[in-house]
Amino acid sequence: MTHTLTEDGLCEVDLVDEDVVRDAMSGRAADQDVDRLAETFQVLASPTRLRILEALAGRELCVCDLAALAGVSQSAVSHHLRMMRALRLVRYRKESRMAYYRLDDDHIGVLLATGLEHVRE
Amino acid sequence: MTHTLTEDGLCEVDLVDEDVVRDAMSGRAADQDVDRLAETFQVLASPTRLRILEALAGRELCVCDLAALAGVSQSAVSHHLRMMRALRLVRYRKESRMAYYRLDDDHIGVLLATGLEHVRE
DNA sequence: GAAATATGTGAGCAGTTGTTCATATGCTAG
DNA sequence: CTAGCATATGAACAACTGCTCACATATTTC
Repeated sequence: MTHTLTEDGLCEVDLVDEDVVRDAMSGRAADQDVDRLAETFQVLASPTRLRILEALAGRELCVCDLAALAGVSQSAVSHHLRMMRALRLVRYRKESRMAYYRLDDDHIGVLLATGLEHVRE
Repeated sequence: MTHTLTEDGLCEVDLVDEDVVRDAMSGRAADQDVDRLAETFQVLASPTRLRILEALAGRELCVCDLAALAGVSQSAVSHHLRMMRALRLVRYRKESRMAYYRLDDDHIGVLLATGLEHVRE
């Protein structure tokens, strides 16, 4: 069975506006934003990358330290960081041959903290 | 090159405590929590599921309405809902043969809103 | 310049995901 | 009881992910 919005009758949609979150994400988000949001959550959906981000909470770290802290190879970390850079989860500064990474903005910390609260409750 | 934490010397880790987020996620999270957090983000990492959650912001909806709003088959929605139930992103109430779904708690709305803010900035 | 170090990247393979199709369950109406 | 509708679920297949290996790039040191 394939319902569509314009189809008649059964199981019809009735709108009820009464929310708090509805303000922050009012109406229907643009496809482009939803796709990008999905990509962002996809990047967050890896224990290794979460360990990297956790390690970066509140400080800068170089790639090889991140490899040690996350417990994976330098190559793997570099791939992960590339991906996280692309979605602006982290940014970095280059100092001679070292690259120092940090969280890109406050949203990242909020996402991690909120997510952790949820899984712990 | 395979660095480990206990290995000597180059590129050593030095801890610097100075943060805000560090409070919310202080120290190193348990493996179990990180794994579950990754699973949670994984479930959020799908445009279809995000559309479902968006549709549920501030109201209850039945499965076939969700199918219509998300633009996929009833079967697909049902699979997605099962997954989202498992991670407590949504919960539902059964009324006769209908199942009415809603967001499970406030964290979900915060995650969506924060994520959207991030991708839009 | 040559060797060493820190990081970045392409290819490739094993494991996972999202959808559809078919079918099952459970409730309701006649 | 039988037909019909709302929802749930198992199987299966194409598409995607995460890791490692091999190698490239860039910077420092000697």
